[in-house]
Amino acid sequence: MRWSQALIPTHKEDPADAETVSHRLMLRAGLIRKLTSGVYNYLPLGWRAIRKVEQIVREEMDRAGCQEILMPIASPAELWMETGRWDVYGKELWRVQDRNGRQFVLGPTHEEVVTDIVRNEVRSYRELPFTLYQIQTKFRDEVRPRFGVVRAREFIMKDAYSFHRDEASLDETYRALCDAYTRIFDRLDLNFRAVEAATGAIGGSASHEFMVLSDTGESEVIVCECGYAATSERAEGKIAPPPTGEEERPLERVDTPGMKTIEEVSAFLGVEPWRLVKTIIYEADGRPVATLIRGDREVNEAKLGLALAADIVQPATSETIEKVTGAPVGFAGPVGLEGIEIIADHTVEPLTSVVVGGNENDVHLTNVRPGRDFRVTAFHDIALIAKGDSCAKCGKELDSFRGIEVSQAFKLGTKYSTSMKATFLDEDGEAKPFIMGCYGLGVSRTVAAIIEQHNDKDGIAWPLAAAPLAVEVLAVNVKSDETRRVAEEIYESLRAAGVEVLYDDRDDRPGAKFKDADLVGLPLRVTVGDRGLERGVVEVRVRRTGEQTDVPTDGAAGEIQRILGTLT
RNA sequence: CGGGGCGUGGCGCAGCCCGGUUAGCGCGCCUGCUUUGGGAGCAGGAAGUCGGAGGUUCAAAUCCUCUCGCCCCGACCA
Repeated sequence: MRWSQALIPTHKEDPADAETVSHRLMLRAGLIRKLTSGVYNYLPLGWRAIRKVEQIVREEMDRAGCQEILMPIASPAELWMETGRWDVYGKELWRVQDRNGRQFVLGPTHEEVVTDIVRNEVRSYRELPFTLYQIQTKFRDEVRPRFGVVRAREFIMKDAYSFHRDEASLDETYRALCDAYTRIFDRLDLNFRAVEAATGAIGGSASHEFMVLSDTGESEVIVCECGYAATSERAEGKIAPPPTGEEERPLERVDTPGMKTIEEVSAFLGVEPWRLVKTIIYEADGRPVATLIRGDREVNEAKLGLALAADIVQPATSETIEKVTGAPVGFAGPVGLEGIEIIADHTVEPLTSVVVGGNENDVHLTNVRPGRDFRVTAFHDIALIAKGDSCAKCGKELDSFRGIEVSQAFKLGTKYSTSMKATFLDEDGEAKPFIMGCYGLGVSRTVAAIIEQHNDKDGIAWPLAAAPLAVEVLAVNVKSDETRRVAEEIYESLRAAGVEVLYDDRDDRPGAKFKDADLVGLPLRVTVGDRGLERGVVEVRVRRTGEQTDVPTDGAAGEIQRILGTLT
């Protein structure tokens, strides 16, 4: 690839609307361009990186015995109605109509479609187990696209689906695919961690996510030195109880003008946040529910959903809150709250004197005694576990880190096969629903994650496995005949040897070309210029270490390949 | 969806409050000369319906209304 003829539009300055390192660098190095919010063009270098990752994914999936297929992007709404996800998936489901007004879905994932294939084609337990996968563009109409391709509305995903006659078989494939993921991310030189995860809208019993460690990651992972690791939504732990046993005092009504948040109220009244009890109104599958939790803690909506056996749990709208509590948002409280379930977290149980909202504008209640002043419908564990709590497994203090979720594996069980009546005949002659697993891996997101972990102040520093090309040959001054002759020769020799080379043959200032080379960040840079040629050498520089060696011009291509072989 | 902010040559921005000549600046781009090992210098040049629509006014980038787009913070997920 000759730079002078390639579309590699680099930028000297940072784009204004990019926040994270990977997003900035992908734009600056000319990998991607935004078409519209959350939708990107992949330019030559970006697309090459995507294909590198895809290839590794493909190799490892194939090695694990999976079969690649390709399903349509658009699928008919009826399929999604069968499983109920037409409603449950919500606004994220990207819906389109054909000319006749028939509704379609642009696939965010393909459980429905793959299950439809299998129910039509597979009859017998003798054909099980097997795993199908595809690498394809997916659509999710995200509420808030951000961080470039990390959270895009259109993105590239590898999705795999396994079909089994029993749990044991599912377990085996599940483990094999988690191993495949480990190999993939190892090969991509990522610092990652497999963690236990909650099962979201996709459903199912067990789940793991693979997290690439990054401070800009959107996910929080709770970890313990005993080896326990889980997403914060999933994490189990023990929350230290506060001191209790205050003297019993009569309930008191206090004016708290405009004090809506825990911080405001606790600062205003001069009490610790844990002495407050937050009342948060949720809507669980449409019905309002009040939740109580200690003021210094957050509600875990996944746990709340489990406790209520609800598919969709979301914070209530302000209209609902006002209707339920009779007060504007910010002043909800459990005292005198009628006609609604009140679910309290266990953290509330030992408290003896707390501050709560007064269900009246600008009013809170103090010296409130749970049991005396209000009742709850039930206590549940609905608190989000955080760094500093103790591990449910070993009791040690939990730590946390942030990560980018690059893949997730689910044991789906029969959730989809049952609702879609996808069955096979088992040995005993009985029709049984397929037991399924599904395994997603965000390809475009993984490229961003790689950049997030492999960069420095000058730009991207690609690991060889994901690099768009392996080597950049940089001609310092193309007006010098000797420089051009040697650079061309090395370029052609490397290409002939099957090495992917970017040849910077642009008639530009050396400084600009060096800056671009660092920005684009190919693993090896071969500098061809008068300074080296006078001594009969070209300079080979490793992007990630800065290590530089002089290589004799004669036979340079061979030596460059040798050095390439030492890189990861 | 709630909160905050921004739309002005390809990119980054100023101008807007307090309407008033040819709408500026840096980078980039084109031409020429000089220059050539870490984003060059000089000279010349091209490029903007000031996001869109409506309104106020003698006059609108600037004021008003509506609208579209984009970004950031929170709830969702590969």
